Amino acid sequence: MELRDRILEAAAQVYSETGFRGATTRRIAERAHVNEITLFRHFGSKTRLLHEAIQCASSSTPCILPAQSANPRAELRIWALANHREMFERRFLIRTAMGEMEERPDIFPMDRSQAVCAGLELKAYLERLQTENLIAAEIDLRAATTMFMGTLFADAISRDILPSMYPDPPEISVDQYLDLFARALALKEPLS
Amino acid sequence: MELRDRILEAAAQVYSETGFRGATTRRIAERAHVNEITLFRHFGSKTRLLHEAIQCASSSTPCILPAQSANPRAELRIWALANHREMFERRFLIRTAMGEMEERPDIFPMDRSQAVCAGLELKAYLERLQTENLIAAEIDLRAATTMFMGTLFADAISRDILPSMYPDPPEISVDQYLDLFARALALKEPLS
DNA sequence: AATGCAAGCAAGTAAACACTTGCTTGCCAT
DNA sequence: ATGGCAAGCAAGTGTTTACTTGCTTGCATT
Repeated sequence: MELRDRILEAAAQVYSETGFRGATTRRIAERAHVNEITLFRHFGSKTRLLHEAIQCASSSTPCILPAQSANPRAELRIWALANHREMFERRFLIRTAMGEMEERPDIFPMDRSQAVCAGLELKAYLERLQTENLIAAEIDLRAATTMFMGTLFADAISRDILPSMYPDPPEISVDQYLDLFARALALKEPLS
Repeated sequence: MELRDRILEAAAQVYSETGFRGATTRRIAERAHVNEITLFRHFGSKTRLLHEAIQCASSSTPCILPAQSANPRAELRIWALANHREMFERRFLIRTAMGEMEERPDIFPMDRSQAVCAGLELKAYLERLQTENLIAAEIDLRAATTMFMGTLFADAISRDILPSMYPDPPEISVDQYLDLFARALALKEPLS
C-alpha cells in the first residue's frame, strides 16, 4: 500500500503548487514516479484523485488546550505556536484552496478547517478563564478569539511572501502577539 | 477609449474568478462582449493583457490617517473601515493572486500592496501617538501593527467563506477589534 | 508449471487552448 | 464620394489536456 500514498502525496503537492487546472495527470504521475495510467486505474478520474489527496493532506491532529489552566500564558503560548506551525506548513495548500474556493467550494472543507476548530477551542478556553475572573468580564471573547486567530492565520499564510512585514521568527512574533493579547484581555495569572 | 477599459475590467473579473489558467481568452472576450481577436490586437498576448488588467484592478487610492490626531479612536475607526472595505472588495483578486503567488510571483506586486502600505502608515501614526504619551511606552508598535493589519486582512478575505466565524457586519466587527486594540495599547484620548 | 493481478508501454481520441491569417463590415474625417 | 482604420467573422494551426484501448511484463500464490 505504499504506491497509493505516494500518488496521493504527489497529487497534493502538485495541487498546492499549481491549483486544480495546473495539476495535470501527467505532472502528478511524474512527481509520483508512476505511469499516468496508474492514476486512472486507482482513482478513476483526476477529480476524485485530487479530492482524496486534499482530504488527506488537510487532515491533522488538533492541539488541545488544557481543561484546567495552571499557567494560561504558557499554555496559550504552546497552543498558539503549534497552531501557527500547522497552518504555516500547509500554507501552500491553504492559499491555493482559498484562491479556488468559489470555483470549487467542496474541494477543501473550510467549515471543519484547522482555523475554525482552533478558534472554537480558544474561545471555550478563554470563557473558562473569564468565569474564574482571570479575564475582565466586559471583554467580548468572540471578537477577541477572531482577532487572535486572524493574527495567527495572516502571519502563517503571509510570512513567506511579505518578509518585510514579518522579520522575526514565529516564536518571537507569537510571543509579541500574546503580550498584546494578554494586555487586551487584562489577563491575570491564577493565584499560586 | 471605452472598449479597452471594458476588456481590462472583464479580464480582471475572469482572472479573479478562475485564475490565470482558467482565464481563457474566449471567456474574457465573452465577458467583455468583444471578439476574441480584439484582445490580441490590443494587448498582443494573454499574459500581457492579464498583467495590465491586474495592475489596474489592484491600484487604489490609499486612505490617509491625519498627521495631527485630535481623536485617535475615531480616526482609527474611519481608517480601519476604509481599509477593510478596500480589501473586502478585492477579496477575490487577493485570494486568487495569493494562491498563484509561487507560480507567478510578478503578476501581483505584493510588496506595494494595500496591506503593506496601510501597515506602514498605521505604524507611523501609532509612533506619533506614543511620543505624545498616548500609548504606553513599553508597547512594541511593529508587533501591534502587524497584529491589527493581520486581523483586518484575515477578516476581509475570510468573512464570506467562513460566515460562522464572522456573524457581525464589518462596522461592528471593526469596532470590536478597535476596542481590544485600544486596550492592548493602553490608548488614551488627548487632553481637551 | 499455471493462474491471476498490478503495473508499464504505445498509441490514439475528442476537446480546449493560445494565437494567426484573410477577408468583410461599419464609421469618421476629408 | 473616398480613403483609412477599428472591429468582426470564418477558418485553421499546433499544442496540451483527460481519458481509453490493447497488449506486454513481472511477481506472488496455488
